[in-house]
Amino acid sequence: MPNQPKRHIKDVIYDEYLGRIQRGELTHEDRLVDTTVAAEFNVSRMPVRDAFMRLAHEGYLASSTRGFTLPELTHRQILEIFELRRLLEPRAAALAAYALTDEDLASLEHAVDLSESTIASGDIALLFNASEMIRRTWLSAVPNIELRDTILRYMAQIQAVRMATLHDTASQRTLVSLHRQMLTVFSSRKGVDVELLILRFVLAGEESYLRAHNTRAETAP
Amino acid sequence: MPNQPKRHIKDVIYDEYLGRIQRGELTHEDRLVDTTVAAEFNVSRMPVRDAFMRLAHEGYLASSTRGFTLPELTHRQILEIFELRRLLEPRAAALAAYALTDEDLASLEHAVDLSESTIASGDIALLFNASEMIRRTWLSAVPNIELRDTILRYMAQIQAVRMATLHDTASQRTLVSLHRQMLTVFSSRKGVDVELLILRFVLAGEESYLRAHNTRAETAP
DNA sequence: ACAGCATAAACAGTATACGAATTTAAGGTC
DNA sequence: GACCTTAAATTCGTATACTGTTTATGCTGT
Repeated sequence: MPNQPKRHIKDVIYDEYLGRIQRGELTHEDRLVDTTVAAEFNVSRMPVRDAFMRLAHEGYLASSTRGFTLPELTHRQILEIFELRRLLEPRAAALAAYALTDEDLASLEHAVDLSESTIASGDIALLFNASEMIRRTWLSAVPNIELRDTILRYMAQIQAVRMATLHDTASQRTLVSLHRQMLTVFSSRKGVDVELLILRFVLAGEESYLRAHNTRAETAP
Repeated sequence: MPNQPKRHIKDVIYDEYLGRIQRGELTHEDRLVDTTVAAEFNVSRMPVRDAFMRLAHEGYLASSTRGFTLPELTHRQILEIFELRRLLEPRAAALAAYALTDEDLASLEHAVDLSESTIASGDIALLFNASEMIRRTWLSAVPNIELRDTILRYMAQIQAVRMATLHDTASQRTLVSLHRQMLTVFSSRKGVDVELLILRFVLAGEESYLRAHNTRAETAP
């Protein structure tokens, strides 16, 4: 028997909405109200409330006086998260390099191929998905669980930022190029090389973000 | 008017028990049951439940089938957390060095004096408290909020480990000595020096822990 | 005495209900 | 028509009640 670990409703709802948030299926206009969601699932407010409060405490949602919404990231917070990423991700990726299975490398290669294909098609959504696949793949191989969970905690924020910066063609090309290089260094399993490349990866993301931020500041008064 | 932000019962209980956990007032034998605590506070189960579930999700408590207890940290988890600390705390402290006020430095000095006084008295509890004061002081000056909160998240675990390693006289002396050096480098406000010292501080803690761990493994079969 | 089963106690999850706070809407006054 | 007052609606926090599951207890038979 599979011995199902008795999934509670609140956990089902938590997973469901965490997925929706991480897949970017919610907009800043959405207001999540427990009674409404409870009606959709045909349950009472309580499990929904539990799930939403947990998501809010973990930073995936912001609690307001009128339902839960996506959190507004300030410029400052985004820069702070980039600093955290610079500190954690290079080392995490280096650790992952030694632990990646051939299967992982294969799915990494597939995702990188997808990423490169978007140069021709210009399919930003696909590039976004490929980027997430790559990230998920190496993150899942990080052997230090505490480190991995810490990185996962600000994953939602990262996606929001990346989505906003990928409209820039130069950023897209840089991202695709870095994806290809990541496959190379991960395959070589040289921790030092991986560490350096991931640092450059995070820095490139930061530059992209700053460029988009400044452009926006100039365009809109 | 001070415009009190309307403290909810669940937040009061959360703060109360977070404090008790962080001050080490709970043992592994304590089993926290919502109905019991609810009776003490003369409230219903719900706010207590909210508070405990939050503490559990944040890693301060472990939820079992029979009440909440302090989490058992495995050897592996402790090593993983030391790795996180090596990555985050040196940089965080360097940032704090530039932001420390004279007031902060004064209370740092006071705590370091306390720490040194325990060499003569052998008062381990006081050394523990002084250590926490020092840590709290510089952490509160870290300007990167996300970084600071990430570090705070595993603070409870750190305390449990330190408490267990401080019985070793050599470790106590090392700790006190490092405290004095920390005051010096923080006062100099040289980020690079602070970064290096805090790295050595974390490494010393790790060595202390490993020594205690191995000794215990030898003594008890 | 002890294995095995039945029963009760303890506890978490969920449901329902009520009250308080705050926003939105409506109505009235100048 | 702008502004203040008041009413209604919305939503959260808390209380109480119920249910199911897990652990402890006690009983029975051999």
